[in-house]
Amino acid sequence: MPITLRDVAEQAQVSVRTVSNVVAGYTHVSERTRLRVQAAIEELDYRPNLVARTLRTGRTGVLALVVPEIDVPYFAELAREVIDAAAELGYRVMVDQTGHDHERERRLLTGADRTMLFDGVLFSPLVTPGELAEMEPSRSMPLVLLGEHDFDGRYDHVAIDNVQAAHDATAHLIARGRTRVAAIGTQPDEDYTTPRQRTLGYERALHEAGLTPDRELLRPAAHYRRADGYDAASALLTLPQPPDAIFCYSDLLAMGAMRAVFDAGARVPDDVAVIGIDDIEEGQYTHPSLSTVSLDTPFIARQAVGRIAERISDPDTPAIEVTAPHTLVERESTTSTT
Amino acid sequence: MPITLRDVAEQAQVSVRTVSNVVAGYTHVSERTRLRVQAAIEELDYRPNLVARTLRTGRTGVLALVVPEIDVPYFAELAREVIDAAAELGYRVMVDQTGHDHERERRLLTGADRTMLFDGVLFSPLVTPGELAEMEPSRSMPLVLLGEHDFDGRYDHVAIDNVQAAHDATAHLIARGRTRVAAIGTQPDEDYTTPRQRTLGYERALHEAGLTPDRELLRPAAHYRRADGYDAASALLTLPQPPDAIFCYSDLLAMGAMRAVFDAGARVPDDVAVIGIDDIEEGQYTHPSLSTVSLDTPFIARQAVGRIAERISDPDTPAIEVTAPHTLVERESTTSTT
DNA sequence: TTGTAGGCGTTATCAA
DNA sequence: TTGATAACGCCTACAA
Repeated sequence: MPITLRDVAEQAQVSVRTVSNVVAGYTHVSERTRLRVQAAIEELDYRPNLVARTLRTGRTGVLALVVPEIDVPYFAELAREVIDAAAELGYRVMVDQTGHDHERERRLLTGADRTMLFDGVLFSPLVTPGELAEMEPSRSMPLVLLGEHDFDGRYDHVAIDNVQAAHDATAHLIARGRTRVAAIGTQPDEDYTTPRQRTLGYERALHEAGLTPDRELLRPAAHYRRADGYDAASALLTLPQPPDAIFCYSDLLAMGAMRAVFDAGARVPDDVAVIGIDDIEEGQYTHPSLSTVSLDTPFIARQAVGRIAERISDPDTPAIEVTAPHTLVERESTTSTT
Repeated sequence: MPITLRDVAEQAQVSVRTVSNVVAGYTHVSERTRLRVQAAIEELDYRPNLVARTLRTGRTGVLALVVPEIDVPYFAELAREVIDAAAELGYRVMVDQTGHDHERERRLLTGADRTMLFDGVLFSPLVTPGELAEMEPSRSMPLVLLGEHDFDGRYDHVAIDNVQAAHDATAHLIARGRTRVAAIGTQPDEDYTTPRQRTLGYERALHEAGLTPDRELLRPAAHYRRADGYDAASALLTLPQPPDAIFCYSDLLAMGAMRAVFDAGARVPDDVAVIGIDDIEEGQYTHPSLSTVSLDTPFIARQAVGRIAERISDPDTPAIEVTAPHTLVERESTTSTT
């Protein structure tokens, strides 16, 4: 039996309308009644029922953050920033995992779950956009894409320049004197724009340096987890002509790759240099520490949340594309020192 | 203008009551009308409004998972399992970060935010329970504690045996021939039960081995992050008599400690053995890989979610205490091999 | 088996 | 400035 507006109204000898006004802080209420209402609220320990408010106003104050796996450090760090940024704007965040389940991703996007539970969706697909391209951007559910950058302007997105980032990472390896540069993280499915863009940047850097891409050195990774990097790197190291450097499409892949190098009896960076993308905290503490392309995750989160808030208040605002900055961070995994 | 029950009823030429019955799947509905209703639902693409349903039934189908920081790998892995376990029971999960903000933790617990947004709370405090002890377990908000184990039976909790786990880790170091065993992770505030219990287990293992605890070797860690482990271990290594082993109260602390050992020009495990608690995935890939006490996180998550579901359906069910199993996992950081 | 009506707790409209 | 009252969309007695 929770306390309702009516209870407070009765206690304060006013109408519900007046209490509602006091709670909202909005309209003009005489100081005298206001104080009386406040007292009643305190005394009864009244808390507004958000669900009822939502039913009435159509707004829940909740955003959904959809990621493939929350325990992938990059997504966890992103979630942290998103939750904080959302809190500043008065939103709470619901985290959904799609777990590489395309059907689930699609359902979340088409709004099969859009049952008025949240006001907007921040979607960080590892993948999928192919499906998105065919979807009608439903005005009823504000959506901002994170990390994808290959659309036709019908959706908001916030992402880095993937081609440039991959280029920078590869060029860094080449500048350190490496000539057989491998890459881990391609996807068989051409729909996945992020890996495709990164491969593009990788190949562009090779060309600029006059190096010939070797098909053998381009490796897929089913997911972007440590085990995938481990497996791919292990395979690379058994080649007749193994690579002297590996560019991984995520830091987590790089963690697996580094371990694979050790297990093969080689050294990082002396025998094989390794670089990743994301700049997760883990990379500062590994031995050797991991060179990487750093994404400005707080910036991305703040932009995305700000964007969705704007779209919520004005659904017809035109879609925009925000490019987040990235910087190359050189650490031990690409710097021969010892 | 979303589709409502009434729209469907009109389209199918039946009453809302009948449509509701079909949606719920419950009551007896003639096959003929049922099909007609189904068709109408499909055609109009009707989705029940969860908010309205909630207002009526008092249930949201949402659980809150409260953790200090979602980007601490252990909490991220826990969140993953909780989200999955909750989904199996038809619940969605809202992740809240307290960020070491005691006031915020307290507000969440006292239910200042208990505005009917979720049906229950899974609370994994890094800390606090002191406050909890004084609180009235509010029957209005089902609560399950994760990782804490020191209460008087008024709350459900799911946790490992912290004393035993710490004892096992310490005993393992001693069994490997170490005699100056340090510990990182104590808290100045005695209210924090988990660190206190772990210190207890640590000291017990020392005593059993006939070793005298050295106050110098017992180090606090403000939070349980890599940087804290790094700082504490660095300080330990400058002692006149540095330790030959370090037991860290979390794997993340251990990651920082290992890095500190390297930066001090020493080796793990040859000069200093390191062991943690949690068994996060990261520890399998570091170099050297990290020995640890493995928690059965999927078990913990499933127990917790099951428990909260039970308490939601019967608020008066007596509080129980679930002890999750733990196992020692020996890896390279405590095994001299090379 | 199905229809009608009332209420969950808010906010918003319309008077007063 | 404040009061009464109608929605918001759903579920569920109570009837039929």
